[in-house]
Amino acid sequence: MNVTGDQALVKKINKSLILHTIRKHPELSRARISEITGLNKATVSNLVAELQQEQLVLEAGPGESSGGRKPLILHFNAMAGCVIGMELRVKQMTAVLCDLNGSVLSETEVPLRRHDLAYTFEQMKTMIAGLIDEAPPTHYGMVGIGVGVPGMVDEDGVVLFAPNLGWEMVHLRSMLEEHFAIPVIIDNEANSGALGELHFGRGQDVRHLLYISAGSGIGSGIIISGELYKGSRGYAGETGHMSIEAEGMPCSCGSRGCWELYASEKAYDLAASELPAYQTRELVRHAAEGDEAARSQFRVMGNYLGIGLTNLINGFNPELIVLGGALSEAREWLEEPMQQVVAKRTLPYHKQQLEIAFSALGSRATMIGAGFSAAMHFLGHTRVMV
Amino acid sequence: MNVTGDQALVKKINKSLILHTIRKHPELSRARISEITGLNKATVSNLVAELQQEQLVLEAGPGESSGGRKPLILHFNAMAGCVIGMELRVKQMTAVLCDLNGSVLSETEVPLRRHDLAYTFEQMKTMIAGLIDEAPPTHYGMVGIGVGVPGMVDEDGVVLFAPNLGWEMVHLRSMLEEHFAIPVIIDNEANSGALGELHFGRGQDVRHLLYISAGSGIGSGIIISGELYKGSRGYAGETGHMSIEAEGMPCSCGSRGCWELYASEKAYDLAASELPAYQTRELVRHAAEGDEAARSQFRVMGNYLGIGLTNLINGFNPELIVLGGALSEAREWLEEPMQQVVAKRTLPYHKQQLEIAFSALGSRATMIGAGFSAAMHFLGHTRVMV
DNA sequence: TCGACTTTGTATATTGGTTAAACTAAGTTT
DNA sequence: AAACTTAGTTTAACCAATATACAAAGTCGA
Repeated sequence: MNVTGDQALVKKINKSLILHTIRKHPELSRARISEITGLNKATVSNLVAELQQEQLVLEAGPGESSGGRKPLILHFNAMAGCVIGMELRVKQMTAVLCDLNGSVLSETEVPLRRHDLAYTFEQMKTMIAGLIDEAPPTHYGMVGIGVGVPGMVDEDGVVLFAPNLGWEMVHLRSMLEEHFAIPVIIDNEANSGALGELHFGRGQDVRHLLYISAGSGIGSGIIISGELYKGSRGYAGETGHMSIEAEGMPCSCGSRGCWELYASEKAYDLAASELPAYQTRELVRHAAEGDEAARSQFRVMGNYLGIGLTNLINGFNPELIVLGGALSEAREWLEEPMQQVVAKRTLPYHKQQLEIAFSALGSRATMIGAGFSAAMHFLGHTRVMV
Repeated sequence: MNVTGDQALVKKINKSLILHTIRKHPELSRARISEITGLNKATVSNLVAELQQEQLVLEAGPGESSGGRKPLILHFNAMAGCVIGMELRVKQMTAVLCDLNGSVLSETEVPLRRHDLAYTFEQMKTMIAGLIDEAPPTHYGMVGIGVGVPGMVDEDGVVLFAPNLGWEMVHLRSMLEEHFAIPVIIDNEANSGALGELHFGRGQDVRHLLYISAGSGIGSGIIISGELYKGSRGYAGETGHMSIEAEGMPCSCGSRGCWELYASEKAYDLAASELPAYQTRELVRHAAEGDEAARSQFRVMGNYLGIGLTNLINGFNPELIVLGGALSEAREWLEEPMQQVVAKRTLPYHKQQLEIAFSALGSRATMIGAGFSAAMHFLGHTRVMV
C-alpha cells in the first residue's frame, strides 16, 4: 500500500532525521542540529526531549562557547540497547555483541565441524545465548540479531540455497525469532559486508558502493543510494557467476567461464602448475617467502579480478569498490595487477572519482554489518524522496 | 540538504499520490481514490479541488451506481500541457509531440547527413520549433523537452562522450534551455528507452527492469525500484563493454572481448564468413528468404546475447528484461538461441519470475520515454521511503 | 409510488505537528 | 558593568488531515 502523509508521518521523518544526525555526528548541540537539518529550534527541542525520554539521546554537559551561552552537547545513547551480529562460514561461526552504533563489545568464534542444520542451529543458539548473557544491562535490552550467511536469502529470511553448507530452503529467520523472541535479520554474507563497510569502513558518505567478497567464491553486495539493493526476489549480487570466458571452464552452476573459477579460491584447484599450498593464508606466506609459483598465481588472479571488476564498474558506475573476504589477505600480491587491468580496460569516464579499496574491517565486515542491520531495524529510518 | 517534514510536505506527498493515482487509473471517483490511497474522503475532495483548479484533473460526469449515489468520474487532464520527446540517432533524428500521459499527438523524422554540433543543433531547433508550432493550445503550453542521445550523459545534461556522433562535452541541456526557455532533460538513449518501456510498454507494475538497447552497440537502462539508476556520475549501464571473453577481440574502448563486439551490429564486421548484407534490416530479409549465412549469424549473436544477459541477470536479479534497439527487428532469429542459453546458464533461482521480452514500443521507446521524463519532471513526484 | 437502504461527496470541529517571534538563560567582549 | 552573542524555551498562530455528522442522489423491494 501507499504511504500517505499526515502529521504523524511528519514527526516520524523529523525525529528520524534528528536521531540519525546525532548518531552520525557526536558533539552536537540543539542549535547546531537546527542549522544542519533546517528544522526550527523549537522542533528540535521538542523531538530531542522525546528522544531523551526514550533513552536514545543523552545530554553530556556544556560544550565550548563561541561568544554566548554554552551549548548543551547531545550524544546518541548507543548503549540504550544491544544487538548481535553473526557470520556463518564454512569452517566456523563468528559473532559480535555490539551497541546500537556498531561498536563491538564482545567477540566470539566457534569452529564448525559439520554443516547439517540441526548441529549448526544448536551451535548458533548456544553462541547467541552466550552473548545475550554477556550483554550489559541496558534500557531496551537485546533488540535484534543479524546474521550473514554464505548463500542466497529471500526477503522472508529464508536461506534458499547455500551450496557450501548444503542448505536449501532453511527458514532461519523464523527459527531464530521463535526461539529468542527478538527481531532477526538474515542476509547474504556479501550484503551484510557491504553494509558494514558502508557505515563503519571505507564507505562513509558514499552513495553507490560495491562490496566484493572473494573467498571460496565471489559474492557482492550492492549499495545503491545508500541502501542495499537486493533485486526483485533478493538474489542480486551473484556476480561470481558472471561469465568472463564465454566458452571457458564449466562451472557447477551450469554456465561456463564464471568469474569465481578464475578469481576466487576455486582457482587454486584449477591452477595450471603445482602450488605450494591450497589455502589463501598459506599461499600468502609462501609468496612472502619468495615462492614464485604462489606469486604468479596471485598475479594471474589479480588480473582476472580486475577483468570482472571492470565489467561491474562499466555497468554500475559505483563511487567505491571495497574488496573483502579471505582473498583480501593477499592484497599485497593482488592489488597491483588488478589495478593495472582496471586502469587499462575501464571506460575513461568511469574511472573518474572511482576508488577501489581493500576492506577496512577485514573479516569482521560481515558480522558488524549484520549487527548494524539489526540496529537500524530497531531505530527505524523514514525519509522522503523527491 | 535534508528534506524535513512539515505540512507543506504532507500536502505535496498526498497531492502527488492522488494525481498519479488518477493518471494511472482512469475512471476513478473520489470515493474510490480514498479507498485505494487510504486517504480520508475529505482530504481527497480538497486536493482534487486544487488539482481541478490547476487544470490537471477534470470531472467527466457521473459513472455507474452500485446501489447509491452515482460517483463523479475524474480524469487526468493529459492535455493540460504538451511535451516533446526526441531521439538523436546516427543517421536520423526522430521526435514526438506527446500529451502529459505519453500519448503521441504527432511524430516527425529527419535524416542527419552530418553530426557536427552546429549542424545537428540547427536541425534540432528546427524540429522542435516545428512541433511547438503544431502543438494544440493548452493551459500550460509546452512544459518540457526530453532528448535521448547515443552516449554518456552526466547529471547536468552534458553529453560527455558520444562516439558515434563524434561529440565530447556538449552542454546540450543548457543550449536547448537557453534557446527555448523550457525545461530540458537529456538522457542516454537506453535510459530513456527503459523509462518508455517501464511506463508504456511491457513494464507496467514492474519494480526492477533492465532495458537492453542493441544496435550499433549495446547500452542498457537500469530501473531500480521504479526509478532510473544512473550510477554515481550518471554513467551506469555501459554494459556493452562488459567483457565476455577475457582475452577476446580488442575493442575501441581499450578492453578486450566486449559484449557488443559479439552481440551488436558490430559483429557483422567481424563475422567469420561472408554475409549477404551488413545492415540488420537487410540481413533479416535475407534470413527470411532462407539465407543460411544470415540465419547462422543471428544464431551466433543470439547465443552471445544470452551469455551477456545471463551475467546481468545473475548480478541484478531483475523482474523483466526488455530487448530493444535495431537488433530487436531480428527477434524471430535471435530469440530462440538466446532463450536457450539463458535457460541453461542462469542460476536456477534467478530464473523464477524472470521474463525476457522484446520491446513493445519498438524504435519509439526512446523518444516516448524521453518525453515522459519531461512530463514527470513537470508533474513532480514526491513520496516516502520507510 | 413510497420508504428503507446505499453510496458519494461536503461541511465542521478537533487534533497535533511545525513555525516565527518573543523571551529567558548564560555566556563573552569591551 | 554594559553591550553583545549564542543557546534553548515558551507562546500563539497556522494549517493539513481526520472523524463525524450531514446533505445529495441514487437503488431496490414491496
